[in-house]
Amino acid sequence: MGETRRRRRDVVANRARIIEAAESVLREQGLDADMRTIAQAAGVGIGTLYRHFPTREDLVHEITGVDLARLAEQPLPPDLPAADALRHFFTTALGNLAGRRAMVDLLAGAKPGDADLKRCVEHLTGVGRAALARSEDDRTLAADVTASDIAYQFLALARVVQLAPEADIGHHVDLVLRGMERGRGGRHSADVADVRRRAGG
Amino acid sequence: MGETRRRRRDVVANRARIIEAAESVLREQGLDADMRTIAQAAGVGIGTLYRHFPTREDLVHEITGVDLARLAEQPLPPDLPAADALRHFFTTALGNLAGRRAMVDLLAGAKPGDADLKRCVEHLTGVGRAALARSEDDRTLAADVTASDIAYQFLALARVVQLAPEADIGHHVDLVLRGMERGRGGRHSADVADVRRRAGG
DNA sequence: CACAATACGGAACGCACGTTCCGTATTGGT
DNA sequence: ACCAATACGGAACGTGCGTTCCGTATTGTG
Repeated sequence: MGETRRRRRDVVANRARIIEAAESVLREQGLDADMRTIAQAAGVGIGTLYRHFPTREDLVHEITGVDLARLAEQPLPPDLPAADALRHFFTTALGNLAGRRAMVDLLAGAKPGDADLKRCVEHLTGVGRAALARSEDDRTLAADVTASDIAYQFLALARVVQLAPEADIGHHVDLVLRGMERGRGGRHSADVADVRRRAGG
Repeated sequence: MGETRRRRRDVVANRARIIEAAESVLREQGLDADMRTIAQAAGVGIGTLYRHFPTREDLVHEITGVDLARLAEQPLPPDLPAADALRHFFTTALGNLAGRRAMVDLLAGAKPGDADLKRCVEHLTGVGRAALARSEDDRTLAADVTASDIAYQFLALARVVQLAPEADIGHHVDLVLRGMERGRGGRHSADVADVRRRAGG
């Protein structure tokens, strides 16, 4: 196993430009953007794109993988009751989705078998377990909530992000969290004026 | 105006068979089933299919339209508090979705611009309005819930139907409804044994 | 600078689908 | 039974998109 040449400069440059272009195009056009569009945005031939990422899936992984990791690596904020920490996580994570069409497509639109989706569910279930563990102490979450409940409710909210006006998202998070909180204290973070503002739909 | 021949028998027969086949294929394969597959299932040439339904959309409308109508025409059960009526509606409507891949695809997967999806949102918002009207009297729904909240939460649950194990659906409906109910009475319809049964996620 | 190794661009290919077209078969009316 | 009206089947067409291929350009090395 012998000598090896240094990697050509244009190769690394092109790879970077492709990734950058893919990030932006996928963010704006969603998960099923045309490969040719991405190549063009990168100022690169379609052949070059495919040498770097032999298949569409490879490229999509490269991009969404980063966002996905960010989703899970930054877990529950400490020093907060389980319910509030979970609310914070939901709000932040869903807020980061604004404008990221590819991620929204992935979370809200991926078909049941999809490998990326499974990764998401795993990550989210992990977050759910963490929240439940914390609730062992402070008991702020209802007794019948499971870790996978939390994962699926998050994905359900991702669908809401995809469909509902952005201004309503926080309210929907509230609704869902209210459902998972322990029966008591009716902490309604939206007041009546807020409701008025959000029109009568 | 002039004379008109009687419609040929094979025409009406074929139309019926196409609809029947489309129902079954769409139910099993989802919204993006191949037209050729449907034609074959109907024992009919692809040309015949297209004479009856000039475009894929026409055929899909014919099929999902019925299910959609059923979704909205059978509204809130009377003689029940708003919250319970809504729970009943959610449970029934989502239960009817089991195995109907086309409808699940439509509700859980349709892209934001989709015309069918808009029809759904309208129908569901109507149901939401009805529930809120009833809540004017019994006050079983939280004050900050709007009609469109109800619509989107329903669609969010449709996504859950698509992803989560069927056994968990009822539980998710409970969670969501708990969030929309007026603060008080912690009516948790799932008991601890139930939670155990649904595994730890 | 010369030369081999390596990349590049983008035309071309393959495939899956929706849709159209037309020669042939079936049907209703007489 | 005969004929015109009407449908039928399915080959063929158009399009869009992922992917492959190869002649040409660029780059690292000596």
